[in-house]
Amino acid sequence: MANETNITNDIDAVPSLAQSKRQIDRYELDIDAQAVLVASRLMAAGAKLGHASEIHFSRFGLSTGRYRLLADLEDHEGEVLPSQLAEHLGVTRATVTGLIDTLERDGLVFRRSSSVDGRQKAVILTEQGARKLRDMAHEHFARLEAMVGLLSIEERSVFLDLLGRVTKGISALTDEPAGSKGHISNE
Amino acid sequence: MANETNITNDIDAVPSLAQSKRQIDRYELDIDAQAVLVASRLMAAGAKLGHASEIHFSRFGLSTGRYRLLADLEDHEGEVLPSQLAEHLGVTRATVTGLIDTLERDGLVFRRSSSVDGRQKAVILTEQGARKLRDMAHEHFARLEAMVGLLSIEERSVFLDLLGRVTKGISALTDEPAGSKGHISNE
DNA sequence: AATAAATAGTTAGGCTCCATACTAATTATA
DNA sequence: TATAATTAGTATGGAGCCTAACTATTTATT
Repeated sequence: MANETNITNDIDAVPSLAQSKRQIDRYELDIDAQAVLVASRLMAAGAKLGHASEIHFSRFGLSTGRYRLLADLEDHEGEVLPSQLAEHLGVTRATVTGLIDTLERDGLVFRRSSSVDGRQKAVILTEQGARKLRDMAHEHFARLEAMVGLLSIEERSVFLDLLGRVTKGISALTDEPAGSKGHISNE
Repeated sequence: MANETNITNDIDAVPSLAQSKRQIDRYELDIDAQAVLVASRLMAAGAKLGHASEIHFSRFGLSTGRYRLLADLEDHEGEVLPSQLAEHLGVTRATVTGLIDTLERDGLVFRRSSSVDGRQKAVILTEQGARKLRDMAHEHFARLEAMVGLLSIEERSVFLDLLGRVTKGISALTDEPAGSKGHISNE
């Protein structure tokens, strides 16, 4: 083990409040350091979770995207159009094509041309694909539950509410060049 | 605009509570559907934020990783070793090498061999790199602040606390084949 | 001193996802 | 009907990050 890098740092280490403060003070900005900290921490958490998720699903020979596609199929009687999958998963159709390619190669889904619309190709969950979901269900959901195990039921509700609002705010990063002040244009 | 895909779905649409419930009920698992929902929503939020972040930084000719590297340099007198950068940013040394390559090509940083240790190559922030940070500071931090603008000061504190605990729980996804319960082994 | 082990940084190749541009099929318009 | 515009799915090339393996240098061991 000569080649080991400790990536999984403690959350406290990632972006500290002191660091956020220094950045803001340096330019004498009228910005709430805690707001910046929340944004930074969420980014760090998102990256960490994304990575952990890939490790988790790779145990079952899947990736995050491929699992989500299978789960969406299962939730829709095992048959969905690629464009619908793209919408459900929140990814592009091009990405869906790639996911299906791999899943089809592994025998978990297959494509079937539509008889009503020659452009469409329905994606079908195979028996093997359904079995894969069945086999991994227990461990998968147990791990998800354990992930939020440090939160009480009430705290989970609060977290869900706050996360939802922050998620709405993400558009502040991508909106057009921002008028002037950081005032939110919700009423 | 014949080729437009609406990726930025509303958060409510991504994984619904009903969908989580159906998944759990299908296999009659003893799992809290809300816990699964929290985990799923956080994953979705993380992915969305990561994407938005890249769009945000691309306005300044940077990526998320390259910005974070520059900011870390600025926070350490403009000179840090690559291995330290990797640790601060929570990425591998290989990734840092790639980030530096691009930043050096753009004239925002440069490498300088160490005199005390021939293996080390310090990364130095150039004047141009410092100017880049200065020029983007106002808009960057204003957008970050706006992102959490839907939360009150108190709510931000709560969110930070809850997010921190969930982040700790992420290891539940990557830990060894799960002993039994999701008890965390911190003291 | 000579050899082995560890460390710093890099390279090579992989994965996930995206934006863009393309082909084939359908629908609207004239 | 003939043409144009739209739609479904796909190919291509890129960005970001990873793991694993490699080179050069330093430190530890003998």
